[in-house]
Amino acid sequence: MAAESQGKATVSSTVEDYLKVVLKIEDMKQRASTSRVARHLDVADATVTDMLRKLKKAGLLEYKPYYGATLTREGRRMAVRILRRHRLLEMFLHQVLGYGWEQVHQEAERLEHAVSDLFISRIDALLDFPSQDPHGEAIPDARGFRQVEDDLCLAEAEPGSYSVRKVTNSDPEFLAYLDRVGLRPATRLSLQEKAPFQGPLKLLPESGREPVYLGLEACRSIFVLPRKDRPPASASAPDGPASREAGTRGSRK
Amino acid sequence: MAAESQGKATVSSTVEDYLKVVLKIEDMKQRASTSRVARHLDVADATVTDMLRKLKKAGLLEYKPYYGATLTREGRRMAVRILRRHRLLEMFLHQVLGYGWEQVHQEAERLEHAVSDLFISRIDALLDFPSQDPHGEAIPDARGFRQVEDDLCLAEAEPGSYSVRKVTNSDPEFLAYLDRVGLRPATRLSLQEKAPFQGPLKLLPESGREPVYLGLEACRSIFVLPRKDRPPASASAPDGPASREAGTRGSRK
DNA sequence: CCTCATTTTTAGATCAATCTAATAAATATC
DNA sequence: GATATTTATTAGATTGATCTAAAAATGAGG
Repeated sequence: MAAESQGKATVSSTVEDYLKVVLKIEDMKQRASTSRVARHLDVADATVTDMLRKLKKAGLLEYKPYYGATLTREGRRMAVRILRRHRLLEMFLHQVLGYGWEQVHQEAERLEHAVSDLFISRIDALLDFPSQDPHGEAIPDARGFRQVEDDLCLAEAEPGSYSVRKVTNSDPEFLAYLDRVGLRPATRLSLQEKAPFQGPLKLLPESGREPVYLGLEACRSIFVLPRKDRPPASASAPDGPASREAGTRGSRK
Repeated sequence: MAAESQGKATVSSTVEDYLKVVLKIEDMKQRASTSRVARHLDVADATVTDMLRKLKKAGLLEYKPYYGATLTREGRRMAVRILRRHRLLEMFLHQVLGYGWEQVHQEAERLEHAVSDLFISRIDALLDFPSQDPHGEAIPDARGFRQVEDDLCLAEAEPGSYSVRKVTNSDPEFLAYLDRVGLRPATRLSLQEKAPFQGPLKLLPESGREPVYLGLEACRSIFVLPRKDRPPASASAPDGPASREAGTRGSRK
């Protein structure tokens, strides 16, 4: 009796990982082909073929041989649930246990499969129902509703004033680098120029006076919001105390 | 390079469970026979035979066919490490996330295999390096040293004044019951009489004015410390406000 | 010290998740 | 549109953890 509505089928953490990856690929508006899924999970293609057939049988996704997979309503529900857990856990690790934003992903990756619903609802409350994780990604709510993302990829942006909305890359080295040059969610910056031929972008983060040259590929994982264009400021930045430090301290050994 | 001394061999969570059980059995001064291990883990005897041979090969325990297993130094080290994780996690769930003491075990059972060393050291610090878990069990320190337990099983105690030291039973129903009748770690009580022929014990917890009759079997999982024998008090107990409530609230759904 | 009940091990399978190598389908190129 | 390249599937194995059923060792009672 009691709550927990329908669909309480419990799946292995491996299955959860497959669903998560298919969701991620669909979110990127790509086709969840066998090989793409395999690359994301770092397993052999053959393994994915088998698994997709199994998941189709379980009703978690559609699967057309030689084409790929599409989540069903139920599969999507499960995938979003994991996404929510992952991001809430990241926020918890960052805010409560003082993890750096480059450290949270790996730990959450394991915990998302292990914690109970009670755990999730407790940390949700403890964090006062956050809507974003430490990378700026939206946290789906308890019913599985997802905030619409209205941001813009830095790689496609024109020169102007922006603030960092989210960083969709979990490589610790990369995140540590961004941190070092003062690029974090909510950081304000001006994009000063884009070198031609896939060249780097010249950025000026508000927190540093040095411009940062960032390769186009790296810019693909940075998403920004435009700001009303206050003139790009002639290298003035009255240096606020390196702002947004909170929660990032005490991390690296 | 860097720390982490020797023995960084990583084992499956299944192996961790086997080691934990063997440690538990050895702690109870019993022989870790195949069938005893199987009962604790709720698997078939044959499965345990296989696994013990495998663990022997891995150098984690000694195994004599038809006799049973004994942890090696390395196996014990690993088992104590899990024990520490388990108990720290329980304390964390209780203190930080407001879990009831009857709820912590099940969650910790999964988390102990999933969290990183960093997670453990962070919660250890956050909790200010606790020495006991919510059931009153000692938490081994980071080096694997275990506090000597100088308590006494209530089932073997003579009438007199005691305080509850620990409860070595993780059945939520049972713990919820103890909670209801006011028996928790640190609860002071007087053991008033022991009925003969394996009969129940008559207890008076300080927090309630009603005596509690507890079966002998149940008493085997309660351990107490003697107190200087203030006369058993003629049903007086000036009722402190149901004391030791903290941390137990907001638990049951 | 022989027999029987209990405990343990062996034998043979299963299941989930993975792999490699071989084959087949889809797509791209000329 | 015929061929070459890429992508996907099939086939066959492996590994870890588990099971059941049958066989063997231990130890208790006479």
